[in-house]
Amino acid sequence: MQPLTKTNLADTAIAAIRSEIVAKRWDIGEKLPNEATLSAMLSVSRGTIREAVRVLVSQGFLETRQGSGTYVLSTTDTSTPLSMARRASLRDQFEARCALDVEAARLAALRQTPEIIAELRRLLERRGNFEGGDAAAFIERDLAFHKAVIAASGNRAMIDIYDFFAASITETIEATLGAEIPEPDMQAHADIIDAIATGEPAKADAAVRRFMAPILSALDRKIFS
Amino acid sequence: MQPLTKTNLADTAIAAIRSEIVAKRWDIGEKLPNEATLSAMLSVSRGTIREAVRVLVSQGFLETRQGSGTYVLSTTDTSTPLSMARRASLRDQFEARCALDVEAARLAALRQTPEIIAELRRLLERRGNFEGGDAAAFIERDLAFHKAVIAASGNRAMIDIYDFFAASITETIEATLGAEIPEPDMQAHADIIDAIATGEPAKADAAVRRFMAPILSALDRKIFS
DNA sequence: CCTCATAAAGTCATCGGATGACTTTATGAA
DNA sequence: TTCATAAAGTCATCCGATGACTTTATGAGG
Repeated sequence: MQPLTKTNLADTAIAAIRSEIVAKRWDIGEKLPNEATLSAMLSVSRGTIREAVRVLVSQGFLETRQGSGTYVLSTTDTSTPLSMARRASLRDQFEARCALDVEAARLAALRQTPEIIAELRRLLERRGNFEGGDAAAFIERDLAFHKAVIAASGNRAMIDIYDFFAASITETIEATLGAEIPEPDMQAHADIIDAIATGEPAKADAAVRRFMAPILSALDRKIFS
Repeated sequence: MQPLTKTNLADTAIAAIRSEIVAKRWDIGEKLPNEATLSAMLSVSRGTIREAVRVLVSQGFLETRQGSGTYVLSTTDTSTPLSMARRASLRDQFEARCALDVEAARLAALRQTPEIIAELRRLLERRGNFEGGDAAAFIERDLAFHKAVIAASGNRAMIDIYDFFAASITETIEATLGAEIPEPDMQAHADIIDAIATGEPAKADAAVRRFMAPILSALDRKIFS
C-alpha cells in the first residue's frame, strides 16, 4: 500500500499478483499462468508482467525457471515486518541488539578458539579510542569489533540480523553524533573478550550486560521522536 | 552472490548497478544515467535495465520519476541481510529466537502488570497440549502464546523480528511435523509466566533458558541440509 | 532586464512483436 | 518397454515505437 502516490501499472501488477499469492490462489510449488496469460488477465503488456514477476522473485515469493514456468516459493510476506523493525525507536533497536550481543557472546564462549580471541584483540586494538577526528571512521572500526563478536558466535542468522540493524543504527548515530550516548571505554570492551576467552557463557553474558547497561539507561532518559 | 545458479542478465544487471550504488558512484539524491545509457553501459537491452531498476526500487535503493529520471534513495543495503537470515539453519534460527525470548522475558519482568500476566495465562490455557488432531492449529496457538511473551516486553523491534522468524519457522515445523523436536509441556510454559510475574529479570531469563535448552540440544544432535 | 506562457527536449511508462534458450511432453523406432 | 528425437510450451532477451510527464530553452510582452 503506497499512499498518495500515483498508480503505475507495474506496481499495480505486483500488488495484484502478490495478493493472489498470499490468498493462496496457487499453493507453494504450484505453477502460475504463463506470462502471456497473466498479461491478458491483468490487461497489461508482457514486459510489465515481467517487471512485476521479477520484483516478486526478489522478494522471495516466486521463482522462475526458464523453459518451464513461474512457481510459488512462499505465500507469506516476510519482508514487511523487518522494514517495520527499522522504524522502531532507538531504544527498542538497542534492546534488540543487546539480546543478540548477549546470546552471541554466550555462544562465542562455547565455540571460541585462540585464533578467534586473537582476532578480537586485534580489532579492539585497531578500534582504539575516539579522540576527535573522523567520527564515521571510528564508528566503522567500532562496528567492525562488535560484528566480530557476533561472528564469533558462528550463528549466521544473528550475523544477518545484526547487519540489518547496524546499517540503520550507523545512520542514526552519524546524525546525532553520539554526544548523548556514553561510549564504553577500551577496558569494557576488553572485558568482553576476556569473558569469552574463559569459555564460560555466564561470564560472557554478564560482561556484555555490564557493557550495555549504561547505554540503555542513557537511552531510557532520552526522548526520541 | 547467488551460488551455483546460472547467470541471467537481469540479475547481473541488478548486482552491477547495486554495487555501483553501495560504492557511492552516485550520491544520495543524484540522478543515474538514463535507461538507454545504462543499457549501453552494461550491454543489455533497455527492458532488462528496467527490470533491474524496478527491483532496486522495490529494495529501497532507487526511485524513478517519470519524465525526470532515476535517483538514488539509499546507498546502504538493508533488505538482503534478513532474507539471508531466513535461509540460515534451523538451529541458527532457534538460537536467534532464544536470544529474543530471553531478553523479551527480562524486559517483560520489568514491565509486567497483572493484566499482562492474566492475558499470558489465558493464552497458555487456550494453547493446551497437543493431543493429535490439527497440528497447524496447535502450532498457531503455541505461537500466539510465545508472541504474547515477546509483546509483553513492549519492544516493537523484537516483535517484528520474531514475526519474521515465526513465519519461516512455522513453515519448517509444519513440513517436518515436529516429531523430532521436543515440545515443552504446560509446566515449562507456566514457569515462564511465573518467573515474569516475580518481576525479576534474572528469574525470567533462567526460566526461558530452561525452556529452550532441550530444544536446542535436540537440534544440535540433528542434521540439517 | 524581467516575467511568464509556450515550445522543445529529455526521460520514464507501456506496448507489441520477434528470436533464442531451455524444459517438458509427445512421438516413434528398436 | 526403452530411449533417442521431435515438437510444443515457456522464460530470456532484444528491438522499435508511442504516450505521458518533467525539465529546460525560447521568445514575446511588459
